[in-house]
Amino acid sequence: MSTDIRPRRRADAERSIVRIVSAARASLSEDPDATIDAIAAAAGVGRMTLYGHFKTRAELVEAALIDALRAGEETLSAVDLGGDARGALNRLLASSWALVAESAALLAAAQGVLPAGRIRDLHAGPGERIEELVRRGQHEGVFRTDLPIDWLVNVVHYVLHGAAEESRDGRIKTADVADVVTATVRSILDRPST
Amino acid sequence: MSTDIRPRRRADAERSIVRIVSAARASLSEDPDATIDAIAAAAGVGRMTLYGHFKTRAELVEAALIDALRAGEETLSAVDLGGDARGALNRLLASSWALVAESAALLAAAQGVLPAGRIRDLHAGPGERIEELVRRGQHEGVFRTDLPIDWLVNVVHYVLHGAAEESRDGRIKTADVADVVTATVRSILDRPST
DNA sequence: TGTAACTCGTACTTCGAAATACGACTTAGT
DNA sequence: ACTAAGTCGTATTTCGAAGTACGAGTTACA
Repeated sequence: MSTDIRPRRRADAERSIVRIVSAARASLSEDPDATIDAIAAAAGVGRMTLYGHFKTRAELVEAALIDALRAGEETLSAVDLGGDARGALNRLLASSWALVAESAALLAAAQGVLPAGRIRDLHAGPGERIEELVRRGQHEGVFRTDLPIDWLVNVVHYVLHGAAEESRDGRIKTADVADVVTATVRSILDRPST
Repeated sequence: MSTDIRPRRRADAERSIVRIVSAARASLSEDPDATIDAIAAAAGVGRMTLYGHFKTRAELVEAALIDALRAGEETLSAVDLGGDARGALNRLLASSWALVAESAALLAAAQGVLPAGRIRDLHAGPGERIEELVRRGQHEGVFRTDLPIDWLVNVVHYVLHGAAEESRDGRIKTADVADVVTATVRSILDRPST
């Protein structure tokens, strides 16, 4: 599943690919319209080398996005989700918002060149993590059940993205973001008392 | 403030401008990348006529956005904001989400060609309307005061946009959107019981 | 150490859409 | 009815960035 059945790649090629992908991730996270030339330069690699591995810009963007998601997955899998659902959620959000903020521009780039469905598919991982947590909270009786679970999961994403934007534009101090996000999301998910 | 001090325009020119702007609004709301040719065609006007009134694409997009916001403002100003803040909010949201959904693509187009600050300025109107309402709710003691008001206002926007997207992609039935949005926003704004 | 894989420069083509130029025709408004 | 303002077609230019072609040099690795 994760191993390519391709003809075989030389070690230096692997190295180039890694450098390119990570340069692409960095560049596109800065500027979603970063040019291929710029990315190649940032990777310290000739443009033609890049084209040797990624025939098209879309392919490159996709690889960068996948890499970012993989890294995010890695970070999030280190978060302790034990204990009650609310606490777990808080810890998860604290780690999540920074990831979202980091890759917001990259995501924008992807939205420009990849079909919406593809992007959604790639986000399946992070989505499931939250969905599972929401379900758990519902079973514990602390989270609401009066709205579709898909909406609950997605609205958390929207809030995270919003917070990332506010933070980027300096309307929320970085130190406050986590608190604001958790307070907001908690209000959304908590079982309404009324 | 709203009347141009320009040299003077002929009646047919005014008419052309109106047709162009409204065609631009419609076209860009369908496809944020709509070409100038397409817009001119949709307006039933020659491309050169369009260029006669809008020197650049950005100018045209801005005019379309302003027009959409003006129309929205008009719709929203018809909403009765009397009574308690919660009820007023519900009515406001019910009208708002459809407007947001309608012009989501247009907004995307604007984000591509206009500076972020400019877009934010143009949105001042709708923002104030909600802000005022939130303040009122705070005075009535029903809305929370533990988060910055700017965030509360903006997060409502993010939720509206999210709902519009969910609706567009068919993940929420149109009939349900208003309920989902109001329930969600209400949870966000209500004074937390804990 | 031989060779296939890889690197990478330079120069070129492609492409779509924005913007300009020019000029003939038509219409509004006094 | 006169004239400036407005319409609009066609043709051309501009532009940036994506992608292609070719080929010489370099490196991994069996």
